[in-house]
Amino acid sequence: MTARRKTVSDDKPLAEGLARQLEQEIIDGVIRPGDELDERRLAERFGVSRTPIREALRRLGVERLIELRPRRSAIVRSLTAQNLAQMFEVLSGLESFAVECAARRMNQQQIEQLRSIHEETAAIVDAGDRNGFDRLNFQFHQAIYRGAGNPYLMEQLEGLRTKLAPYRRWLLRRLDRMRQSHNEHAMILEAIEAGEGARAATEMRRHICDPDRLVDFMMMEQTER
Amino acid sequence: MTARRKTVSDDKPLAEGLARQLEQEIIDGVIRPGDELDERRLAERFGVSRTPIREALRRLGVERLIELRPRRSAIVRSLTAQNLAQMFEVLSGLESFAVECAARRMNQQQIEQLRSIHEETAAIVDAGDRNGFDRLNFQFHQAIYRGAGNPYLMEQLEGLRTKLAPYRRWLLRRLDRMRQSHNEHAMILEAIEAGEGARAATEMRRHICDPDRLVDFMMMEQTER
DNA sequence: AACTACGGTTTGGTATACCAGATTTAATAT
DNA sequence: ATATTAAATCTGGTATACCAAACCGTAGTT
Repeated sequence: MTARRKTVSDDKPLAEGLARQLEQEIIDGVIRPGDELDERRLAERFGVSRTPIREALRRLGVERLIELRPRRSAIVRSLTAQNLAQMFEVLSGLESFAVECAARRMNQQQIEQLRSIHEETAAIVDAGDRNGFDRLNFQFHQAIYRGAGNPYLMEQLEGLRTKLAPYRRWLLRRLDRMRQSHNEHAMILEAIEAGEGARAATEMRRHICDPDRLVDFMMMEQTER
Repeated sequence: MTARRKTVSDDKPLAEGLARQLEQEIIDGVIRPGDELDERRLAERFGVSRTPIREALRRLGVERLIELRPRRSAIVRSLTAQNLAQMFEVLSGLESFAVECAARRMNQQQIEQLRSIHEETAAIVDAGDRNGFDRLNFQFHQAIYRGAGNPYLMEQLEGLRTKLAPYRRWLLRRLDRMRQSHNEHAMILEAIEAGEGARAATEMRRHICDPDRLVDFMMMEQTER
């Protein structure tokens, strides 16, 4: 029934694409917090069956974007400024822990690689290349994850970062934080090179963002609308 | 086909139970790392259809117990001592972060509640009541999660703790750590009452377990078999 | 004998049908 | 008129059937 959109042979699980699309709509506010996500309606809307829709909803549930209730429709979670700030706070906790591990465990070669990423970034900042900055920024953090020598920690961090990426990009653009971010990276790198894990952790926590200030900022945004 | 085991009206999603059962078998080594998990075979074995089996496998995938490969059977991940130690290390990172937040944010009433849980534990330890200790131990940590004032952090911690619970119980039993654990709780509580977040965090990290010593211990276990 | 090509088998991905819990609505009794 | 309950309906949970991709084995060619 209902024409298959693409021969069904997309090479990638259908559910993943559906999840991303729904995620985008939730973030964009097309689907609002509290809205019910009826499996049949969604299936009809996307021209697929309920099975991949259920899959997609489970994924969004894991990502805490929606709430799955037994025998009830799933509903979109309210993503308030506070909620978001809490997620960033957890990210800052994990990142600072990672950098603390990294400062203790990175070898000389890894530290040099981190430094080279950092120095490469300098030119990008001067040029005001936002996309380039995003890319190198990610590399800088990822080099630290690797340096922490804990693959599970790395997975958790990458997952959380991916989840928060859209919001972070939005924040960074609004704040035009490129230069400051680069300076903060310098402090972190310096602490790592000195082998001072605790200082690196503190700097990282500050870097990911002061949660209190974040809440203030986002609330302003909310009322501004 | 195949007789329904219990009228199907268990009030709880079938998949959850299946996931727990498979999890236990993986932990117990009945299903070994590298083994393929065929959906049809599992469905037949448990007397259910493939649908809840798939659900269960997804859950185990999220928990990193198995690896889901597109168009291939899922296989059991190798859960080495190092892997486990890495997860415990992440737990220690999150716990110490939580207790640091809690030390800054708990109000007087919350601190008193934490202390009362701690003091109630003392009698249990003297009596050598392991189950009672497990329960109060969980309450102690949960009171700290709540005190951290970050529901998202609490969710993450409870999830990770649930995942690691079987291993932790096993470790605690083997090590007979009840009394030492209680003493460590005392140190943490003291730091919280003094409002010294950093010290509380350090103590917590030590409490969850020294990852290096954990690896040593578990490797001994492995060769002992 | 070794390599390639083809066909069958296995197995995950998707669609559809049915069941049971939950909600809503309407009818009946007080 | 209100409250209580029963029937209809909505919706998620489960079962089954079909499709296509990946794997495996065999046969045919060089």
